[in-house]
Amino acid sequence: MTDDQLNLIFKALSDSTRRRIIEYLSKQSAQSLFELCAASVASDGVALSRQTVSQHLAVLEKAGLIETTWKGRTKAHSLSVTDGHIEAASWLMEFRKDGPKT
Amino acid sequence: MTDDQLNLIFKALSDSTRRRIIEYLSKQSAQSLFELCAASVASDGVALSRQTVSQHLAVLEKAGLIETTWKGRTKAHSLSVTDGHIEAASWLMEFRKDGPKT
DNA sequence: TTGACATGCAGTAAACTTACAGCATATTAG
DNA sequence: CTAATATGCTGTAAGTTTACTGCATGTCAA
Repeated sequence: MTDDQLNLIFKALSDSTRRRIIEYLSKQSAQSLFELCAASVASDGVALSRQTVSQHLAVLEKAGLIETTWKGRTKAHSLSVTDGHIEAASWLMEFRKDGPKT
Repeated sequence: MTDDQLNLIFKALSDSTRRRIIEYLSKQSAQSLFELCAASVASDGVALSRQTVSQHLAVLEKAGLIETTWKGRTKAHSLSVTDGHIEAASWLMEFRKDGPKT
């Protein structure tokens, strides 16, 4: 796990909007950009432009947290939380007050 | 755990310099600003100004990851990774590919 | 009390982030 | 083919971040 990967993963997780997008995708996989905009309004009452959601998706994709596949003219976004991500997110464990896994 | 706390914690962890500071403090507790500047040069050969390190420490403190105590004219910085932080860092676990804790 | 030391505060410049609008491109329905 | 739809690309504006310099404040030693 490189420093850059850790940077990307933690940065991706450091925004509430992006964490909400992860939650939407965990509830229903393979959602399009429009569906995610709709999910934001429906679940949290927050209206976001397509461009805004698109940028957040790009950040999540750069961190490898989502995968995309094209179905005709729609791009389906799905969660892809791997063991590598879990390992990265566990980085802090080692510095726990009374040592790791106490 | 509020959204703001998660933001602060993940943001604090999303910078390699700050993660290095955490590592320095894990190797030796209660270090001053100058000692941390020296540790950066000694351990990684990276020279950082005091002000730069001070700002990073402020971000870490805002996330509750370090505690400080004054000893005369020096401010001692120590790691303070609580169960709350571990819980926050574990936020992603729930979205693991095959469900949590598989 | 004075000088050296440790830190804090203000200000700056470049880069990045986050939100948006507008236009372009590509695909599907009719 | 044409219109509607879904996304991508470019640009913009405000705010934040990251690095720094310089000056001010507070504390300890001589």
